[in-house]
Amino acid sequence: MSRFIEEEKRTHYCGQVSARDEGNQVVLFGWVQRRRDLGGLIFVDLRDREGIVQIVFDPDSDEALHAEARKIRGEYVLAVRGEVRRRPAGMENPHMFTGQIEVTVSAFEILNEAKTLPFSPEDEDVSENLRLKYRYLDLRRPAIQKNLILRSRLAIATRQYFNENGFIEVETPFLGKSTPEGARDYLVPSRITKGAFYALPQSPQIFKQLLMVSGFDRYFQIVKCFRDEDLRADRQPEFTQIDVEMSFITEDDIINMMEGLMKTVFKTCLDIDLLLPFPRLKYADAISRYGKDNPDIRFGMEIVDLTDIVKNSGFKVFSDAAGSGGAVKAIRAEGAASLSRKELDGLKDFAAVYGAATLVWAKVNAADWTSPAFKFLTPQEAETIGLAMNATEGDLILFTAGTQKVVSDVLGNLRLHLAKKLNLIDPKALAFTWVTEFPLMEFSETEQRFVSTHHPFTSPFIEDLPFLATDPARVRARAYDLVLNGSEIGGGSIRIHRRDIQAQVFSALGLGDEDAREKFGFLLDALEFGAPPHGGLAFGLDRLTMIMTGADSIRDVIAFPKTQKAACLMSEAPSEVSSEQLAELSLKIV
RNA sequence: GGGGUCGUAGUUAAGUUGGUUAUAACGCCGGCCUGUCACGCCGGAGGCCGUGGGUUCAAGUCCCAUCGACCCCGCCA
Repeated sequence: MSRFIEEEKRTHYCGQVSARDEGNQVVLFGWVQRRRDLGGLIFVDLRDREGIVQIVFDPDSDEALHAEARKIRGEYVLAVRGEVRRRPAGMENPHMFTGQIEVTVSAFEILNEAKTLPFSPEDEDVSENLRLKYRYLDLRRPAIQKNLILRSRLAIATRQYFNENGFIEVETPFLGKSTPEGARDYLVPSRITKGAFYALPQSPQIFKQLLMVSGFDRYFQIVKCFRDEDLRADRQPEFTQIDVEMSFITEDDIINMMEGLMKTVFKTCLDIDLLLPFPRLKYADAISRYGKDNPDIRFGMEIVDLTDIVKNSGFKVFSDAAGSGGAVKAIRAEGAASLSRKELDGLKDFAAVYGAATLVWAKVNAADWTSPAFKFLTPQEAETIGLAMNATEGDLILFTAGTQKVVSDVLGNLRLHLAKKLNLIDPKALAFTWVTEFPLMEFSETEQRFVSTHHPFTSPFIEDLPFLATDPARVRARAYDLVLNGSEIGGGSIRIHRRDIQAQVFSALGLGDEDAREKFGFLLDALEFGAPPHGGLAFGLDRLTMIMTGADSIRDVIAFPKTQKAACLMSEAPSEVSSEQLAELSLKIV
């Protein structure tokens, strides 16, 4: 047993020793970041989660101690007692927080040795493969520790805020019932009921509504959710939501409460003062101006609709699209006429990914355009377009034509792509916007039926109810997303609290009475036992943390994330299980 | 399911039109060194070139397949 651990208590974290401690004895625990053995003096940079301090072993003061210190190697775990000393004049290190001082060691113990690590916590360019395999070493890196520490503070500030506002944190089950709508479920086989499965929750949606029926009035939970879909840089199969629900409220009540949360956590975690209220944008405007329901409004370059101008044009690509219910739209990149032919081809390839059959470019000159399309347009058409685009010499205009959806997708993504390429985005900006009045449902080509835009419990606008049976696409939902810098960080809605309206919505979704009964019977029952008007919202904690830390990948804000194939390279999950385990669950691998 | 980028000492990379013993830096090991902080100097060890197959007199290099990581499309109520 270590004498140090038994007899000594840590007095400081390494990163927190300062000139104020000069002359004092300190006890430190930490890892060896680096050693510099000068033959006589030995310097060691000792690291813990709060930072690094230089410790010194001097052969003149204690020869035996110094001899022992020669055994020290990288990433050894040390316990150290010593005196804080101001460094000799000229020996200060201005690049270190603790660079004014050092600790001269009077006693120490090697608590554990370490083999040479696959990579050092100091390394910045390590393949992600390796980082994920040795995640516990990756997590020694200050940059990742900083992210997880901020995440912790964010969660704590959130709990504090909701507590102060009368919310009650309730845990809901992970072993639930599979539902037909939405993402693919992660399934858990039941041992007791052969052939039956639990589903891990995609969100605690129904449970939180039931808590409103129970009268909890204000609920929140910081909770894991599970969706068995393909991964992206900002998507993991298990992720964390800040889940909220309130009774007897309107959209504005929820929006105000959530804006308050944002203001609080940005102040607490980053000391940033947000301006309230956040702007609001109707879904239809978000699509028409930015091509996306999660618009990045940190920069302009809004989409301009040219359909009316070109519907009778001699340029077939434009007039055909305009004449067949599609659209012709464009964006203008200021001063981007200098892009090379190769770069323009690159933009075409980029646009093709989103279904663009055509991407027409035009470089604006003083009197005309340099453009493959210029000869197909009359001078008046070009001039009218130029006016509509507010074009000036040196600008680049990018047109696309096609269905409404493709045109929005293409220009919406091109707009983001160009903004990054042309450095139009202020990295410090925090552009919040609410997006409201989503369509309640959209027609799914793959399923050949209407599916919920958010989820089937979202309340329609009461005045749109008549269209539910006749023209479902026209029904607006009382839903709202919170978008920050082009990332959907939260979404919610006022819920349906009336049994009859819920039945109408299920019906419009093609969910028959019997199906609805079987899948959501308990919710339908609950709506008949005095369900209050209620609504709520859920934030993506991971995405919010990403933005607050500036992380490029969601994996950098999750302690033990999965790879794109949803595997854990460290623990090697998922893995095969024994035939005994399978037999117990009545499962067979086919 | 589809498109793209990548895989060479412990790590990060270089490796020409296919051609002798596969380079470098950092790290590691040993020696020297009493004010370093990316310490310095000297010496040394370290390779399944992701894996399998093919073409060839000859493959890190060319071809095919496969595995893995990342980015994107589809998917993600």
